[in-house]
Parts: sequence; structure tokens; C-alpha cells
Amino acid sequence: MRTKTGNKEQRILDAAVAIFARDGYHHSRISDIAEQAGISVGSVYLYFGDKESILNRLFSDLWARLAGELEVQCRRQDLTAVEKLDIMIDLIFNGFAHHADLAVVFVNEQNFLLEHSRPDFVKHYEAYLRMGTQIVREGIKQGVFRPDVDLVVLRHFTFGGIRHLIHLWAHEPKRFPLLQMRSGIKELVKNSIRTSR
Amino acid sequence: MRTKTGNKEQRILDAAVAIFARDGYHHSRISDIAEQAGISVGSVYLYFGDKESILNRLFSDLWARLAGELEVQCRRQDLTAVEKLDIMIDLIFNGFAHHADLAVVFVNEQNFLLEHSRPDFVKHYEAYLRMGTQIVREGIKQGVFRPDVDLVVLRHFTFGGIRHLIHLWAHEPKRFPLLQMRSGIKELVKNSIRTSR
Amino acid sequence: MRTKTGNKEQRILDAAVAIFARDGYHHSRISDIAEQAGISVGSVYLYFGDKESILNRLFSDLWARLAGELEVQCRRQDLTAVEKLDIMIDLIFNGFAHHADLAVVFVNEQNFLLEHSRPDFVKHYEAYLRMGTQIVREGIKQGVFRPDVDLVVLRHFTFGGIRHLIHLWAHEPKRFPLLQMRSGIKELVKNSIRTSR
Amino acid sequence: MRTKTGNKEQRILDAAVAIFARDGYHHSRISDIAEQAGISVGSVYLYFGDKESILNRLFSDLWARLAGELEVQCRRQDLTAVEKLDIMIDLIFNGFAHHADLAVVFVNEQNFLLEHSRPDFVKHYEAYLRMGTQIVREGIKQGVFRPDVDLVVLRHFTFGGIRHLIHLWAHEPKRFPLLQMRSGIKELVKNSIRTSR
DNA sequence: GATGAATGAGAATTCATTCAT
DNA sequence: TATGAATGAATTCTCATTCAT
Repeated sequence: MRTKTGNKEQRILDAAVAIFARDGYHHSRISDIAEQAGISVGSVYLYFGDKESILNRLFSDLWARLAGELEVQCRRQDLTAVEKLDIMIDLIFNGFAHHADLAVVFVNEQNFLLEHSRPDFVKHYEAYLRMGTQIVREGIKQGVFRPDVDLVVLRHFTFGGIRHLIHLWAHEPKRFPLLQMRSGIKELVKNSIRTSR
Repeated sequence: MRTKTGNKEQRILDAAVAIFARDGYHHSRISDIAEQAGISVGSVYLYFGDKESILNRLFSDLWARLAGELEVQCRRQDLTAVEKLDIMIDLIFNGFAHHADLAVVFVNEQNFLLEHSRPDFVKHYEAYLRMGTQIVREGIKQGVFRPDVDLVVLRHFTFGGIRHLIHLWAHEPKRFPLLQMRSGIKELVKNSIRTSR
Repeated sequence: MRTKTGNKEQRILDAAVAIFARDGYHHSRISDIAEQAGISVGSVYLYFGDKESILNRLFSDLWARLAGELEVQCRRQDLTAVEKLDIMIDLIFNGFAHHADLAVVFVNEQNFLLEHSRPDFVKHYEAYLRMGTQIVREGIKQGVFRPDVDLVVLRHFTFGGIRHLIHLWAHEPKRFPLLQMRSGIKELVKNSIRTSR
Repeated sequence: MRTKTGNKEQRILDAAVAIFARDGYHHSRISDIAEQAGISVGSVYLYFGDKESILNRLFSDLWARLAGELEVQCRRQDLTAVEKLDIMIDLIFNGFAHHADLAVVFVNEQNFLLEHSRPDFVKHYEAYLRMGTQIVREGIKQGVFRPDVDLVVLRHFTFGGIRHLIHLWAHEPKRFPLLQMRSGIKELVKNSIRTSR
């Protein structure tokens, strides 16, 4: 028996990220993914039902990871809301820092999935956003964030802003250095809601 | 014979916005656009070289309009930088308020074009962003905005944040009311860069 | 405008009969049908939704024709039941005499369609069978056919028998000459139900 | 380790009948047959060269059995031709009465094999038909069957008729009860060739 | 200019068969 | 023998684009 090599699924996912980032999801061919993964076309269908489920899985894994990591931090009692907000932003940046291709796919294709079906990843995605809101609520209670902040607007505005900067970095890392931008973003976000002393 | 020959091009563009918004650019068919426009498939090719050039033109028109409107306002001497920033945000919101379909297309497909070629619209798009930066620079000079703001981060962060909120509104206008969100956004943006007195 | 040439649909049907007969429905390729019809693959899909609907249409046309012809004869008042039975058998034989390919397809593929869906042709097919039963009923009333005949068994038995002989003829016309077999069949059928005087 | 190794071949055949009957030969998957048989895909190929040879074998076994049984009866001196004809029909009905799936496969797929190659089963199949003809010949000699019967037409007509009724029963056993139809068929067949006293 | 039938390149997906274990 | 992961050839169907009328 040729044993399932155990990492073939991951190889497909890695290949798909690379190809999706390069060609865009809609212009990517399964055959290119297979080639990139070093397997045959048919084998892709051994692990994934169709092209879309590969994309789905990518986002599922991404958001499960991000939400999982954030949850751990949110539970900590030793951190202030401001510190947690910093960590939250760090997490998302770290999550992409070594995965520029994944960042590109994330930015370009997430909407397609969201509008297309009720994909698996939404529960993690929404949990992540909810935790962000929770952090700000803590901060308001602690008096460090302004109580009149529109939490819905804040969370989506911030998410969109960060997403766009990651996008820029992923395409032009030289022109948009991730680390440098990160601190700028933190400042913006915190200033935008900090009580004006 | 169909009358109103003169505006056939515009009818195609309007139809394309509706179809692109509904099906996504990649899943839209020229035949659907033609039908929506009330013309034949062949006629579409009388006005546009190919499918992509329709999308291109949509963004071209959009950004030319937005940039043009912003330029007028920027030139005004009677406005403070804060007022101009308000106006800038109003402009973009007004630009979409009555064109939810256009908003959807803008949010979903602009990246595709940007990564694909050097499309016509970039010069307007970049002009628009540059003017935004210019407004903030004025504000800094006037002492109302913090001088240490990272202008590049600011402009892209803000752009991304607004874009995402427009996206949410376009898909769920009830849950994300545009007008209501707009003032929240203005507050966020201004707070994020205002000198902390 | 390139006008729909009006007979292209028929050319596809004719081509399909030839290819289905030669290769069997399941092994037939749309590309072969297109080639045989002298058109492009894409054009096939201009006229038929998919491969199965071509087969469907073939049987629809066949049975509509046979049922139509039989109906005309059944209405005649100047014929005895025995004569009508003769005519019925003649009709089905004539219907195939110059269409050996159609006979092959009929024999080999009708079951597939019947088990697969509720195809269009069944209403004609069932009307045809019903008229056959009606003829026998008349004959019973007229005293020429035995009243204890099981009409359901009779009609299906006869149908199956004729079908099989047509099949043999279609494959080996020399060995199973249609005209010659026809009179043998008529004798069998009539003897099988004739009152034994 | 799976036990009962000895009958694995038969398990495959049984599974194949079930799957072929359900999905049709062309739409059946080897993997489904393997699953139904409780073995692996690879094992199927240990016992059969390819998919078609399973079908071949099914018909081979079927007709060898039917022909064998019929031969035994034909040899008997204590039976009249009419009795033998009855027995012949009984044999074929009994052969399917408890194997509706086999009946479906027989009816739907035998032609495919016949047109495709010179399959193993034809020699048994033809022997079977020949014996039927022989019985009728005896009956003619005995004066119970009409001497002008076209033997070729008779045998194929009868075969086709019975086949079709078995088909109907296999699909709708309630509507077409086998036992009940059997006597109707016997009457038809015998009447169709009986000397008219 | 206008039409829409015709084209055919292109891609996803299936599954019989193989073969390393 | 037995396994089942891996293969890749094969085929359907789609749709942007063309072009004869």
C-alpha cells in the first residue's frame, strides 16, 4: 500500500496559496497547483472536492489559527486593554509576515467566498472580530478608550485599514515595510479611540 | 432600429455594473451584460475591446469623478484642513450612496485590475490619494494634526477602512447604514491624527 | 447576422443517431457528433443543453411520429381490428426500415432514458402502447380475438418481441431480412390471440 | 485479514450485479463494487482483468446455468414438446425470480457486450436458443405445432417478449407480477404456434 | 452601426487501472 | 494475496470573441 504521505494535503494547500497569489483564484488552474505540489492532477481531488474547497480550507486554517492565538491572549488577566490591542495587531501582522502569498490571497479572495456561500471560516473570523470588540469594551470600562466609540464602525474600519496595508506590503514589501507600518497603525488605532485625557 | 444610439456606451457600463455586482466580474457573461443593456452581444464589442476594458472604464470613470470633485474642494481657500477632510470623506460616501452596485464592484474587483496591468484609472486614483495626503499636510502645518503621523500609513489605512465599511453597507445596507457610519468614521479618522491638545 | 440555418438542429440529430448507433450512447463524444454534423462542438450546445437531451429529443421525435401515424389509422372506421393490428406492426417496421441506425439506438438506449428520468417521449410512447391495447380490445368485442387474453402481458410481450427482431435486423440485415420477418411476426401475433375458431 | 478468501470472486460478482443494476454498467464505479463486496479496489483486479470482464463473467455464468438446466430437461424422453416449452419458460423465469438485479443487468447490458466483442457467453446463449428451436421442431413433428412457423422469427420474437416482461417486472414487481405474467406468456407462446386444431 | 449564430480554446472533474508497500 | 493512494487520459461544457449578413 502506498501510504498517504500525511503531508500531501498540506503540500496542496501550500501550492494553492502560491498559485492563487500569483494568478488569482479564478485564473488558477488545478493542473498548476498539482504541478507546484509535485503531484498529479487527480491527486488534488483525492484531498479536496473541488477548487473552491481548497480556497475555503485556506481561510479556515488561517482564521482558526488567528482566532485561537487571539483567544489565548484575551484570556490573560495581566494585560491592559491597550496592551491587548497591541497584541491583537501584532498577531495579525505576524500571521502574515512570513506568508506574503497568503496575505495576497486573503486580501483578494476572501470576499468572493463570503459572498458565495456560508464558508467554514466565518465562525472563526467572526469570533476574531468579536474578541477585538471585547478588548475595546474592556478599555472603555477601564477608562482608557472613549465610551462614545461606535464599536461596529471601529472594528470594521480597523480591520479594513489593516487589511489594506497588508495588501500593499504583500505586493511591494520594499515600499511598504511591514514592521515599520505596524507601529504607525498601532498609533493610529489607539489615538482614534483613546480618551483625550 | 433602436433609438437613443448615443448613450449605448453608457447603457453597457450601467448594465456591466449591475451584472458584475451580482455575479462577480469573473463569473459575469458578456451575453448577460448585453441583455441587461438591451443590445446584442456583438454591439458590446463595438464599444469595448474586451470584457476587461469595460471594468477598466468603470474604474476610470469612478476615480476621474472622485478626483475631480475632490480637486475642486481642495483648491478652496475658505476651508480648514479639518473641513476638507470631512468633505473628502463625504465625497467618497456620496459617490457610492446611490450606487450600491458600483460600490460592490469597486470593493471586489479593483485589486484584480491593479494587479493585472497598469490600468487607466490609477492616475486618478493616485491623484485622489495624494490630495488626501496634501490635506493632512495642511492640517499639520495648521497645527491641528499631529506632525508625527505616518502619512503613507494614514492614507492607506483610512482608505482601506472606508472601503471595507462601504463594502459592508453595499451588502447589508440595513445592518450597516451608510450615513450613520459616516460620522463615526469621520470621528475615528480625525481623532487618530488630531493633536491631543 | 449569420442566420440560424434552420436545419442545423436536424443535422445534429442525424449525426447523433449515426454516432450513437456506432459507438453506443455512453461512448459517443460530443466532438464526434459535431464533426459528423460538420459543425463545431460549441454549436451543439447552441441547440441542445447537453448530451442526454439529444438522446431525449431523438426518442421524442420517434415516438411522436409513430404515435401520430398510429392514431390516424386507429380512427378509421373502415378497418377491422385485425387489419389495424397489421397496420400497427407495419408502421413500426416502416418507421425503422430506412433508419437502421435509429433502430439500433432505439433498442440499445431507450431503457437508459426510461430509468434515468421522466423523459419527454414517454407520453407518446405510452399513447402508442395504449392504442395497441385498444385495437385488441376492439378485436375482442368483434369476436376475433380471445377474450381471456391478458392485455398487459400481450402488449409488452409483443412490443419486446418486435423490438428484438428489429434489433437483429439492424445489426445483420442480411441474416434477418425485415420484410420477410414482418409477415412471420404478424402471423405469430395474430395466432397468439385469435379465437381458435 | 479478511476471512472467507475462497469466495471473494463470487462476492465481487454479487456486488457487481447490485451496482450495475442500480447505476447501469457505464455509470458504475469499480470502487463502488469493491465497497459493496467489502474488499479493496485493488483486489477486484486480482480476480478480474477489467470492468468489462466482470460483466462478461456475469452473463457467462447466467447463460451457462440456463443452458445447462435446459439441456437436462430437453434430454428427457418422458416429456412432450409442449411440456418442454413450458419448462423452458419456467426455467428462464425461475432463473430471475429471485435475482431482480440480475434481470435488470441482463436486460440493460447484454446488448452492449454483444455488440462489443465476441463474449464468452454467446456459446451458451446460442445453445440455449438452439434448444428452444429444437423443442419447437419436435412439436412440429408431433403435430402439435404448426409446420409453417418461421423458427428464427419465433425464437427471437419469444425471447424478446420474455425479456421485456422480465424487465418490467424487475423494475416494478408490484405492477408486473412475475408468476402471474408467466402463465399469460405461456398461453401466448403456445397459441402463437399451436396447430389450429 | 447592429446583430447573434458560430467558433474553439480552455479547464474542471472523473475514474479505470496501476503498483509500491 | 491484499491494499488503496496515486495517476493522467479522456470528455463535457462554457463563454469571450469573431464575422457574415
